[in-house]
Amino acid sequence: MECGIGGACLAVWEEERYPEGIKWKFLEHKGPVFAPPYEPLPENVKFYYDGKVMKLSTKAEEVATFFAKMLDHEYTTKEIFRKNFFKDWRKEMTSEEKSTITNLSKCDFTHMSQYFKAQSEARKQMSKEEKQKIKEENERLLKEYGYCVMDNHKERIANFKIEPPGLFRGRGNHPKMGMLKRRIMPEDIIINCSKDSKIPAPPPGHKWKEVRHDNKVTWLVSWTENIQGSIKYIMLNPSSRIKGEKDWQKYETARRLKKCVDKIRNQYREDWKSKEMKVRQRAVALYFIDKLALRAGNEKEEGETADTVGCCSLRVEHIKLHPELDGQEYVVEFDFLGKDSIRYYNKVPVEKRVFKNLQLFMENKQPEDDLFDRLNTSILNKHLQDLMEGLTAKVFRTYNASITLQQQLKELTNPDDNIPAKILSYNRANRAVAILCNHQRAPPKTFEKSMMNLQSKIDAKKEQLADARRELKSAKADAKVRRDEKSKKTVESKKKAVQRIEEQLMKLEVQATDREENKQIALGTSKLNYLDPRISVAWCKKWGIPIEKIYNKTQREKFAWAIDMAEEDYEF
DNA sequence: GTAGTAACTTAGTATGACCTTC
DNA sequence: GAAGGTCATACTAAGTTACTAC
Repeated sequence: MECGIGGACLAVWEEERYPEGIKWKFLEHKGPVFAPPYEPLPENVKFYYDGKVMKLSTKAEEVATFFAKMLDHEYTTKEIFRKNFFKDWRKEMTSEEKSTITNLSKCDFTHMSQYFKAQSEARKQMSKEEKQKIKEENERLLKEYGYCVMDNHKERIANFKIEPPGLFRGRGNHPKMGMLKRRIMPEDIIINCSKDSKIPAPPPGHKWKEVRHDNKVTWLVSWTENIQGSIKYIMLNPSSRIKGEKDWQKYETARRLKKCVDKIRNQYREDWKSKEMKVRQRAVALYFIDKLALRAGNEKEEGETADTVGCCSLRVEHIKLHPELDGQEYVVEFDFLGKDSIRYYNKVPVEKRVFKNLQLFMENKQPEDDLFDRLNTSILNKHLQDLMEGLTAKVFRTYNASITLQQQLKELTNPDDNIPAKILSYNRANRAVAILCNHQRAPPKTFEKSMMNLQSKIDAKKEQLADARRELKSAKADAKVRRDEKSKKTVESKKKAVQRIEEQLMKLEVQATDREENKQIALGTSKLNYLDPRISVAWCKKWGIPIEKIYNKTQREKFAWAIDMAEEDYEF
């Protein structure tokens, strides 16, 4: 690229073109795709109440099918889920239904559930042609509604389909689980596009809630969801210019933090000694955010969401102080539920001053009291803004994730390794980041089995290797006796065979290690959201690793800017 | 400071396409 | 061609941040 930092050129050009928060000049799209209308159950699929067949009204039946489809799920056994579901279901019933159906436990959805299972089974058993037909229909939909024109580019839309109605499945212990997520109608929809574009037509007989032309935002379509009352949006794909640029900007901000992080660290260390309680709390919280990559931790309305916390919203009950633990001094034991109700558990030795401060913050408090009672994310972010323009709590997560990847790659990559071994090193570096950011996953259901399969493959390969080695040995012995060209050649080919099998075996063993270490760790989130892709691109270039080994097709599309931009000497 | 709203990023999981193996 | 495993993708919930009005 002629200007070294290609993206910077683009941004300058961008800034010139779009002053003060203008996101686009032209935006045209086809509007959203609505969920298919409800298809009533066939007559022979029955619902039973209190042991007796009962024909439900269409509206009540639709909501009943949502429950029936989830019958095998643990959710439907939870009291809150059942209570919320039943309450919302009753709202959809006719008055007769309402007076008959008074107890969820007397409802028998099993026949309906069996019907849906049979349906999904039938879907799996469909012929190639039928599947092809569905595929083509999806492609047609994508072609028609999946793209928009933003300025001079045709861009892929991320989620052009409106979320279908169903039962709300919150994560963790969510007080609203089981509530009815209502069907979204054109009358709920706000369309955003440019004035001079072809405005999408609502479905026949319907109207949009509103059509607006706001080029200070990036969304195409929005509606208000009925569970939390929050707004949902249709936006562009990560491969789009508008998302890519924002992503690039994010990493540039993190790189600016790199330049002043030492100063900031010195500053908060000083602040641990401050006379002001607020300043001390801010400094300790920032230390956690920096050292442990914790999230900011906004306050949440009680009873509206699952009880989860981040740094600023930590409560006394979430930490334990150990003046000494397992031979280490001043250990803080964290145990709390973070985003998505993922548990954060960690024992961390901290500096004495931090420890003493924590003791102070916890004095005379109840377990359910805020640890940082003088602090919230707004105060913290205002302070960060003063330290560096554009600095917020989450920049630390990005910074620490990316710098960790870079440093781990340096440390772990062995120049003499072959490609699979180098990729293992990459994954290990990625894993270090995922552990830092606490990106967990449920172990895959098939994990044990797939490990066993892999192991038996390894065993088979080992036997094969032993055989090949025996053959090589006898070929060598043979060649020694015969001393002719043909037997020499045989030795050579046997040697090659041994080498080939050795390589295959190693590849399998590496795969097994990688998989085992990854059992409960999710690499995708950090790869997609926290790791400056230019680090990975540079690493691939440096070691001759094909980029496809690190990024799949979608990821390559998302990171096209970085693949284009980064050379092998790129430094985060 | 507080509370509420809007916009946008980050997150784990369910689903289904695809590939391999028998 | 069925079965089984793996991987990518779709989905949508759950965060963060900025901003506004009191």
